[in-house]
Amino acid sequence: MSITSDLLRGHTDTIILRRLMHQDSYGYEINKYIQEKTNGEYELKEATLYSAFRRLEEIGWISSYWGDETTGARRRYYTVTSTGRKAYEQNMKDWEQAKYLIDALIKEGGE
Amino acid sequence: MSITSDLLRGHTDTIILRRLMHQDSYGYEINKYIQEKTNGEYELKEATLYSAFRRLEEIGWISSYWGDETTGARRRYYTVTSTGRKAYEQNMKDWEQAKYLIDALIKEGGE
DNA sequence: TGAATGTAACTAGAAAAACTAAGTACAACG
DNA sequence: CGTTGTACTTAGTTTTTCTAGTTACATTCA
Repeated sequence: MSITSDLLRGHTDTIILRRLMHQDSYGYEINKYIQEKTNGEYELKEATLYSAFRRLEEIGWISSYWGDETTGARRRYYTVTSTGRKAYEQNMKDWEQAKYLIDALIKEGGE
Repeated sequence: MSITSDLLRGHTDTIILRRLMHQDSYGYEINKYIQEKTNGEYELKEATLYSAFRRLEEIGWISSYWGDETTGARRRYYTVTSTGRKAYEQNMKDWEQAKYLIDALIKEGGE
């Protein structure tokens, strides 16, 4: 992993929500997805991912069900709830604002 | 504070370094600067700021000295070291990459 | 005069998120 | 039948930020 996780911290929930808005999914798949999408530059540690699932389910942004795999390892699928969808939209707005603020605070120029 | 600190987390050090690259400064001033620059949208809590100073001084990115105020509250000034300068440049690169990665992971479009 | 406000730094202890470092279980493949 | 891949889980730790204070001096103004 080349990019420090501190920079991605705070985005874990949004990343998960986004993926679940595309389709119901499960931990292992989401993890692989992130690695592929970022060409291995970033990966969520399993423990991080699964504890995020637990947190998000507790606050009602996602819900889960066991898949009906007849073969292979069992999978716990997650769905995003309507509350979760709203949270995603809000997080996106916050992110746009954060990008702007961070740029203002860390870039050259400006007294 | 309107923006969640989780999104700014990880940028505290860079914000401080940037400010010190402009001029030697001290905690209170940096705090006020951030509030003004962001129109009150964001503020570093004092404890956060001072513990960041301690951390950065420990790893040698900044160093400090007492100001020679003859009146008013004493000030501890901080300077950025050459190591700190390099760290700032690296952090900026990481941030540019992080922006790109985060956008790729949380935005619509893309399977 | 003395109460409030502003400047300035500091601390102890708690919380949250992510981490390390495991373990369990099943399937496939050579 | 040993290794690799899929898939989930947990215990305990680290790091950063937070809450909630304290101390100290200066100025303002009622």
